[in-house]
Amino acid sequence: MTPPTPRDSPPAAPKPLRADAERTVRTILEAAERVLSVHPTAPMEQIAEAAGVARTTVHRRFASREALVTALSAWATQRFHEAVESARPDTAPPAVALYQVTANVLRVKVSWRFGMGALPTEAPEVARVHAEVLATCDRLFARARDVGLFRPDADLEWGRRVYYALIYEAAAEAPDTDDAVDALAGRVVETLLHGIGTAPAPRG
Amino acid sequence: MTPPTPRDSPPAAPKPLRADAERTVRTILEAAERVLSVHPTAPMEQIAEAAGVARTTVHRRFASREALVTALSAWATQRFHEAVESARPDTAPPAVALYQVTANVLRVKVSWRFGMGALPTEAPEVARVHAEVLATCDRLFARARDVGLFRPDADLEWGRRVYYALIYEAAAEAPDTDDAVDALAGRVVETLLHGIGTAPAPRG
DNA sequence: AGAACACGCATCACTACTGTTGCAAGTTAA
DNA sequence: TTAACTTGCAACAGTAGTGATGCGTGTTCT
Repeated sequence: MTPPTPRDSPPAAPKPLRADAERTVRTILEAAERVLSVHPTAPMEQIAEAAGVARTTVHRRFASREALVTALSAWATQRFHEAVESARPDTAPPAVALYQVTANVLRVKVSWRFGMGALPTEAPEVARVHAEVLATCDRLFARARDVGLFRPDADLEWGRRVYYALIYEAAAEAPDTDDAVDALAGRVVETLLHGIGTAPAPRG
Repeated sequence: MTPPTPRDSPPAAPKPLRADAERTVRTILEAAERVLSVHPTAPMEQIAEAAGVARTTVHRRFASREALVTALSAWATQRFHEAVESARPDTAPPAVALYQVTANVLRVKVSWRFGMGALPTEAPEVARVHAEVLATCDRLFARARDVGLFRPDADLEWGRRVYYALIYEAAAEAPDTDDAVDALAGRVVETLLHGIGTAPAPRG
């Protein structure tokens, strides 16, 4: 009954786009990031304009506004995942991994402010990756505690939340050079570990 | 020329509202806070429904959506200001003031999540109060550094940003009892001062 | 070269939200 | 009690954003 489609993947193969169409999709996503990071509710028209395409083209590539936002989130989330994994968070020494993850993630957060928006998208794929990264973070924190980097009685969930908050705050500075990112990452890790106060009274 | 209005304040006296109208205004503001803290772009209809009034009544009391949001921000900002000032941030010992301010502000942030939204409203009055509180925070931090609570070389601006971020994060827990608020405030201050790491190697 | 695809443009239909008005019925305050 | 005020209701106008369609022209791929 079904036409003899050669090697069709399981349910629905979304068709390969032509080269120029693929380029347009990327252009739109980048424009969307730029526009939405400033005006999260900006109309599609504005995104199309920023991308240098007609509004109808945006609708051709993304069925709805929601679809566009979801695609953008998915794209940014992918970068996020790569940023974390490339720091070898499960194998590198905790102090090194902590710093490396921070710097990598900062770069992504700055470039994909909207796509990375703390909004936990309901798209299952995006949620999955975020949960995965979160678990990785927890493992890294547990190792950090085990090697004596964190206090033995540290509340790791609170620690993770603080860490996320510090990264978010640091990303607000939008560092534009690698040196600036590195300095900022150092500051984040330093603050996470020791705060901004003087050392507590030596424990007898 | 002007009618003989007894004791009129300078430019425009906005007329005292009748008792029931005043009550309605408060009811609407509270409902708006509840609704908008969950759905920041919820339509006026939804706010009216939550307040138990007709949509037209909301429009009667607040000329536009923007006016409502501004009024809500102003209201919350007032509470914010009181929360900070009542902790005597300029006179109490820094350690005490820091803790007291944190606890007070946490209570306000939890109750007025939307009104306190980090959105720096363009309303001059709101902006003024926020700037004032920020200056107070900076003074408190300077005192904290001078008494040796903060490191002498601490970057106070970064410190303030970290402090704000920690409060924001803590408020996300929405503590519902005074004990919970106090515990959370303690945790925020402790983290601000010492992070979650072990003490750095004793300086020789 | 030619078929398939992609884009811009003009146009339309549809929906959701905003803001207004007039009036009848209820509430407040003197 | 009575005059002024407030509310709900119903109806309306206006706007902005979304999403779809058809066609002529340009682009890609084979």
